[in-house]
Amino acid sequence: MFKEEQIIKICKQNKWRLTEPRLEVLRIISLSKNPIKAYDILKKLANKIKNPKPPTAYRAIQFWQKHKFIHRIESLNAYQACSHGHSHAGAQFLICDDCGKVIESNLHEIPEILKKSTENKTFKPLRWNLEINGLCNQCS
Amino acid sequence: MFKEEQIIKICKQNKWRLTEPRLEVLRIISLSKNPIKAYDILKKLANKIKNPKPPTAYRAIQFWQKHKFIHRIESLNAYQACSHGHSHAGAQFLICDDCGKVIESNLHEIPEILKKSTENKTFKPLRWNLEINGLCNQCS
DNA sequence: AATATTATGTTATATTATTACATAAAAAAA
DNA sequence: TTTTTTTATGTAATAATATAACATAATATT
Repeated sequence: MFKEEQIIKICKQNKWRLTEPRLEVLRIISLSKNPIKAYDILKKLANKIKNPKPPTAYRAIQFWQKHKFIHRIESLNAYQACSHGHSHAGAQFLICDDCGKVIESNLHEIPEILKKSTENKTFKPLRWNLEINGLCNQCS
Repeated sequence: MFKEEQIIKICKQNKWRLTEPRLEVLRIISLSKNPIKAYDILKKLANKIKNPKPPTAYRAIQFWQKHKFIHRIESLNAYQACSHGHSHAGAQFLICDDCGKVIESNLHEIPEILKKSTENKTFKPLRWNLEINGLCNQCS
């Protein structure tokens, strides 16, 4: 979604420190076709940084998650670059059981449904994560 | 949701072997107020079974998951008894950030939305998991 | 009764993630 | 510009979550 230049700019604007491990981790995640796991990120990071340890990867992951540039696919323990701009309360993922591809979807009805539940006064939704397994059109 | 008698009956009807570790694990999960983690299940299981090991807990968890009597809350790595009958393709959870309570919700609009996406031919959803974080009415 | 299937016990280990503390870099204050 | 504070990293250790592999036991099938 985001080109590196944009990200550099956004970080500058917001005074977020764009350090080397952070940048490399974001690149690794962005370049990955499918969601990538923390220890696979770490392995790739070793090509860029001398002998990186788990906290180095996890800290960078956390940083980008916090600023909404990447998502964690909970059912896969894996991370993927955000493809819908970096500021939304919820995300929806279509996970292909066959090829493993994950499409970040834009089922914009979901927020409306959640808003309704707010009107019911039963629960105040703040953020959400919807993971849908099935078959993508390539695989079905 | 299910009383033990019912479960015993359902297992008998389906010829599912209701062994001791399975029954004890289901009891532990059912009696837990909030979602419970595998190693906490294991600890409690030690009161019932001599020195149980992780596979004993995980196998039983897997069994009940397979038959839809329990759900895994992915963002918590924890398990909770199903409260909506045991045969649905998807589930929705309202997770209170404050008290940790998880309500299995019945946002029945979700399946309809997913059906629409099928009509689009873009993705064939088979099952889904929606986890919504926020504040329950007790806590907000 | 023999055989095949399914479940458990047990050891070991894989995978995922965090704590804790020392050092370094950058930002803010003096 | 120096000092101080804050933020980030390096590193070792370990915690938390989950599975593999194989022997034995229990149950179901032939």
